[in-house]
Amino acid sequence: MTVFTTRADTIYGVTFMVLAPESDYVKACTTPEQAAAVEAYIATTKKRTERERIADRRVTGVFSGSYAINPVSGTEIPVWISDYVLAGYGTGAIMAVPAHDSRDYAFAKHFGLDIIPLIEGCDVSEQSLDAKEGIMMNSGFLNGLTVKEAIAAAKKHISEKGIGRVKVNYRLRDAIFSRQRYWGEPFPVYYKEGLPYMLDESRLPLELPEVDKFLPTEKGEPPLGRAKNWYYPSPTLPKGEGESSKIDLQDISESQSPSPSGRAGEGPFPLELNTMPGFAGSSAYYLRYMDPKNDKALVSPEANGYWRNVDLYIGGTEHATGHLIYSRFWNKFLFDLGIVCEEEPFKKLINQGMIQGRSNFVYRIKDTNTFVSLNLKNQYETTQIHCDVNIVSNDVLDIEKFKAWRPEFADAQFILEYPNPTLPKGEGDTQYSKSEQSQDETISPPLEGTKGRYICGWAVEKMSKSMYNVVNPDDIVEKYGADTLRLYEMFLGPLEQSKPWDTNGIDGVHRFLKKLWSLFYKETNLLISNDASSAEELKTLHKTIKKITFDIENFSFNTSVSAFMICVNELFTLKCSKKEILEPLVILLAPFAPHIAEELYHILGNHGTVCDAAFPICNESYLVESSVKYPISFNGKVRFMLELPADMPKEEVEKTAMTNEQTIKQLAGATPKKVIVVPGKIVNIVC
RNA sequence: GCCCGGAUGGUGGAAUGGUAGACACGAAGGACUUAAAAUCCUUUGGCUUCACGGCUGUGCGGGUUCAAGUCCCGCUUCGGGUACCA
Repeated sequence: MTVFTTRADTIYGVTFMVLAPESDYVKACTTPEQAAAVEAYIATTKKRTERERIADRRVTGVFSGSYAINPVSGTEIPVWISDYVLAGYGTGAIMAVPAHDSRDYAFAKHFGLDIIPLIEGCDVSEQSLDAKEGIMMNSGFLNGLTVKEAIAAAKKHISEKGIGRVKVNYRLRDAIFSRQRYWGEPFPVYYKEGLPYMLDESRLPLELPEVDKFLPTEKGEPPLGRAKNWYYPSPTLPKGEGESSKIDLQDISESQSPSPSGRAGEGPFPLELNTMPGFAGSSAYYLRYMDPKNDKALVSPEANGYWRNVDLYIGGTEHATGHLIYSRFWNKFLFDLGIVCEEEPFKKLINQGMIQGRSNFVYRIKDTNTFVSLNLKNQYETTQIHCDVNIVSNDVLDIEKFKAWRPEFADAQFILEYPNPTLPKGEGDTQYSKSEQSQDETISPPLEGTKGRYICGWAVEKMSKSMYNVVNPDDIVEKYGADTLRLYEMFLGPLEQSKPWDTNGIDGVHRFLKKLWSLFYKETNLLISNDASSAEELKTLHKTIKKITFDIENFSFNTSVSAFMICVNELFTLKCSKKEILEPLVILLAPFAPHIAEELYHILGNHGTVCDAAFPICNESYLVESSVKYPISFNGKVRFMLELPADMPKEEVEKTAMTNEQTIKQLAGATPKKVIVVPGKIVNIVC
């Protein structure tokens, strides 16, 4: 019997074998005494679908009556039959190592089979140790090796002795590469006697046919089932011939999809009715963009050699698993054919974080149409129901809107918070925080004035229509404008982090834009002047240019927004309304807040769009400091600051610091063991 | 289980091994106002001190270093992805 394992190192821990009920070996292994039990077991497993078998984790199985010999250890082990082993994977038979596989462990515990621990110091009295780490024991020639070493040693041993062979097993991801809809590239596939064949290259491109409606057919076929001429005349005919013979698809095949039959002989043959997903076209568009007017090839070698591949791909995680897989596959395929010059389509990938939703729940008492407020729900048996967040404010439900929301709630009854809610003592005067909340069910903040109101529960979940937690950015745009929304999304935190949508704090970025505006206008009076800038103003501007340039290169947009705020705060304090300063600032801001930047750019007297303006370049000479504030630290703890000339040599800094009276006071007569001076940074005195 | 991320104030977060908490929100106090909104000013990690100041502090335990949120080793825990795939 052949088994497949990724843990050859655990061979000495094998205490039994398990066959899938469908395995061909079942018959051979079943002894006459066990025949009735085995037959009964297989009969019950047959009734269950694979989905049920996967979903139901009850341990079931039956002993076959036979024993096998472990080829490495030479021990005799019983052969069992159980549906936790899948016939479709590996050989449909496994070597069971209960000490180090949780499924085998559950099985062994249930049927009282031996469990031999193989890792030094591990405890398998409660559960198996599945992790691939530790030092081997009870394992013959593998004893004393780490798991990693043991896997390699076991593989070597098995190959050399001819007991087994080493093989890399690939698993194919389910392609789900078709859609039952109209819009999408049609597959160049026809069916002959139920089997799919590719169209001859001369017949390409295959274009979408005309249909009367973009709807499924009455028989439930995809929309292409409505096309009149959707067939392939004959694989042997060149393009153009046979096309005129209008044959209704329905005549060709009674049932095309999902299992198109097609006829034998010379055709005509039905074409595939599904179309390709969005991934298909988008898997090569970046190549097409390089040479969009080329009607001879996907892309010319010259254009491809110039543009090569995409510098940056920003997309969500769903793209990483969907689109990118196809895109990379197509590109590698085209690379192998010599059509493209780069093996990879994208140089860099960034998965932006997801803006999650904050859902609200109402609690319906079972078998009634009565809803109970959050803090009272534990007194009843309730069902948690998602409720539209747009009819909830601060977790307080608008009951009238709720009744109007869906017809079945029109007559709903409500049990509200008691006039004097009996909250646990102390709960009303502490701030609630997310960390204190349990995951799926949360206690509402004990708001003042919840008495007599309906309070909803909440949770952070993926934003989705089905959870009624979708917030519309239009409301934010309406209230604050698109620039504020854009800046705020950046300001929330690092690009790659997910976080719940929470508008607390949006006022901050909005105030920033208003403050920027106030540098240009006092009420309706334009303040802009052409005066020369001070060194301080130039320093503020140029350190901002430096920071923004750096941040853009590093996709650190949240710190960019902070830098803009610092800049505007400083200019505000300096009362700076000089064109020489504000114009570069506005250009710098344009990628972050394009609308206001465009307007301010014009107010400064420019024509054309700010997008065409040259991006400002930092002039380091404005940033040079004449003095440095040295933190003077003792054993790493900063005690005071000392301002010294920036160009003061290291020895001089040390001398000045050591003779300073505060240093003498700190040392209190002790002699320092060591003094570290990092020029321009810090002084540390070890004592 | 495996893979990938995190863990820093009341909150979102900042910090090329060199002053932890930038910038914002919130909160408290004040100015302007008949009032409110808007705006402006001040304070704001914790403990302690009349004050100067001191102590403490970046999930936990070790280590490297003159110096660690940051580097190394070992954990805890949360989130995301994936899986009865042996």
